[in-house]
Amino acid sequence: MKKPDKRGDILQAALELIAAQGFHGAPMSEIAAKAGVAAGTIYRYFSNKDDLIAEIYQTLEETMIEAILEESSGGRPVRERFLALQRVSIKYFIAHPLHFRFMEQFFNSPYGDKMRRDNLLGKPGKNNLLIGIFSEGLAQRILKDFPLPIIFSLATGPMMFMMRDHVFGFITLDDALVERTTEACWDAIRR
Amino acid sequence: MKKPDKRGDILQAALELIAAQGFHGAPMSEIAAKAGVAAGTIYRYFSNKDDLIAEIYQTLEETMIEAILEESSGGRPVRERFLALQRVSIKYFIAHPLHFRFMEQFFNSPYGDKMRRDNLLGKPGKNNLLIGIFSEGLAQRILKDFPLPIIFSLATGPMMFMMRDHVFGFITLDDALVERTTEACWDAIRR
DNA sequence: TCGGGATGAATGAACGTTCATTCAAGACGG
DNA sequence: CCGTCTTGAATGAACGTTCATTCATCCCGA
Repeated sequence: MKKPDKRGDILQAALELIAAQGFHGAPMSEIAAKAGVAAGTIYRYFSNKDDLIAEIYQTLEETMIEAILEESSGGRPVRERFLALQRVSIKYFIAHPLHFRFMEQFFNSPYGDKMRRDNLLGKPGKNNLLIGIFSEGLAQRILKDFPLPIIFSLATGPMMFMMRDHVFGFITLDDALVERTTEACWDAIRR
Repeated sequence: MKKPDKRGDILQAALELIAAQGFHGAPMSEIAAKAGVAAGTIYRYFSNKDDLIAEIYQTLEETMIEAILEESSGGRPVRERFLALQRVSIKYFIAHPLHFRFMEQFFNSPYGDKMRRDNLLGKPGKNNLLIGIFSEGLAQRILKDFPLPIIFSLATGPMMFMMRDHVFGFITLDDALVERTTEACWDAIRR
């Protein structure tokens, strides 16, 4: 009758608790309770809490990349590709606020710090797309002559802040607003 | 010979530990050790850890506002006032990376969440300056017609991201770069 | 000698993690 | 087809650790 996907239940419960309360508002005991499982059962599927968290992250990253990649049209101009990617990213997060909150928590934690350092060495994921677009824009002198991380900050920083305001209900990002803010970010980086 | 300012020592030790390791890498016992004080002594000056943290926040906020307010030239054009304020904010954080790291931790925690909600009701601090400038820019139709929180995100988001990259050593923000990134933010919000 | 500041061992709560035990469901021999 | 054995997922009480916080005691200047 039911599908006893305990592993999935645990992942989902942990995601929801962490997104809502942060890593420290999500003790294993509560995750277990929310998943309808005993505390010890979690360790049948994950070797420890860090492992559980890392697995959530990887799952989300894959899902996001998949959702965003579809929108990645190849040969179009840099501007259009940037706008499309930015737009679809924002819309993904609006549609999946839990994912956004989790990612936010994740990147503002020791986990995220380590990941940042790793990414320096260049084995990134979704960022590859943006980096590719930016590199091309830089080469074509369409973008301001900034180091990549700065272009990245100019484009991504506002998005994260706006998403947070949206998730917390301080603003409401409708389609029109998404479009206009995306273009505002383009104004910041375009030459 | 020395000044036995235990209270100040405790605040400073806590600031340094929290900035470097986060709230959870800063147990009271270590704060006490670093301040050259016994664990129990902290409770003579602060009623609990939350109180200690809140006090650090308030101290930093006051210090920052004071440092930034000096730069607040009154009657100049909106653009110049924005650039000056942004510039001086970035430079303040570059000069005080501990303050930046603490603020970052603070705002990405339950403490910061509560503060955000409070700020909605409008008893803010340094933000007042920015809000004043933005309101004026909006009224004069110099800025794009966005809700205030979005203008805020467009201006502040990149700064925070860049500061983090700078503090972590991924980029180096020299004067020239600060100037140019500040203008890039202006491009994002100006009409 | 007196009194408040300082001490740090003690306390108890909150966690992550472990492990002895349970038990439903398949395997198997007769 | 039945009864018994085996398996391993699931359980949750218990453990060890980490902390914030307390308080009996000590220290020291006046």
